[in-house]
Amino acid sequence: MPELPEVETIRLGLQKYLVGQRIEKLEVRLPKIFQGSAKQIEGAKIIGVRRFGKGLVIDLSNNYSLAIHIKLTGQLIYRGPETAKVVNVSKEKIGGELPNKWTHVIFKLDKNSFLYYNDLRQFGWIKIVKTDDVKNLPFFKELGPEPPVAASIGVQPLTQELFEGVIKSSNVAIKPLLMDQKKIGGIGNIYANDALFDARIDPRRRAKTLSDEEIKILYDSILKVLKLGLKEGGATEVNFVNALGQEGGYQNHFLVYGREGEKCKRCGETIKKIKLGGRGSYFCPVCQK
DNA sequence: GACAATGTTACAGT
DNA sequence: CACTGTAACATTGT
Repeated sequence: MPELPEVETIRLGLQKYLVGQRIEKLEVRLPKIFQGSAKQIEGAKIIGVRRFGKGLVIDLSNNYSLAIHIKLTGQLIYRGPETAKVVNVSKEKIGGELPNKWTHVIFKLDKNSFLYYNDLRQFGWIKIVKTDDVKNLPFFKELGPEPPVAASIGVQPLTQELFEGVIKSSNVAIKPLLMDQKKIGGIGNIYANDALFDARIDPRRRAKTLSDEEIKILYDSILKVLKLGLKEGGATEVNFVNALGQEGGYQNHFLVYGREGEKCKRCGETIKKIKLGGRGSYFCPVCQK
């Protein structure tokens, strides 16, 4: 779920509500997911929110930044006077009132506002680093170019030509390759499955066996599914919510992801599920060649 | 109780 | 060294 469209959805919300606010107080309830100390950020003002693939960076006025990765189940939820009347908040997904037992970090902001970091499985992390050093963190340093579907800042765009180079130089199965963040930034299991279905390509094909034509089609399919994901505000399957705690809508548009045993939307064949690179992979054995 | 789950990442093996 | 595949991380739900 938290792939490029989901993280961008969160970023847009944070950008809207956080910029201009001052961090008054930091409360870390689960130290193992947090790196840094309160004195580095307390008193600083939030000046922007950037996204690099599935990574988020909250920039502060004192040349420090909060680098964040929400991994599988992290949530960043804003609460302030202007959000009092927000509707459609998913109480179920955020665990009821905030903070709760899944709230591991609390940022107290201006005028009685709060930013809560929730994380069911505790795989995510938040690191305070000098803004200039964000790009040296392992995840950010090794991140590949990302599909140009959002106004992202600081990441190299994945052009058709770069994509072709990535595909042709790899002997890995195409699906795990699409999800390799070092090669391409931002694509995870949901959009990898759906893009391959849209392009009619078998997820098990070795990348370098794709024809020029197939590579072009796949490139367009990737942009297409990511754009729909963005338009729908992300996919909420297990845990994803936006910066206000609301669910996304892309789960209602899944092409093959999570549809094992259901009928192919194109030919009616039964959708199969296999493991590829340790991850569930869904495809139509008839349509996808 | 066994198993699977969206994402990285450490590590063992080739 | 580069590349590849697998298990691990913690928790919840089936």
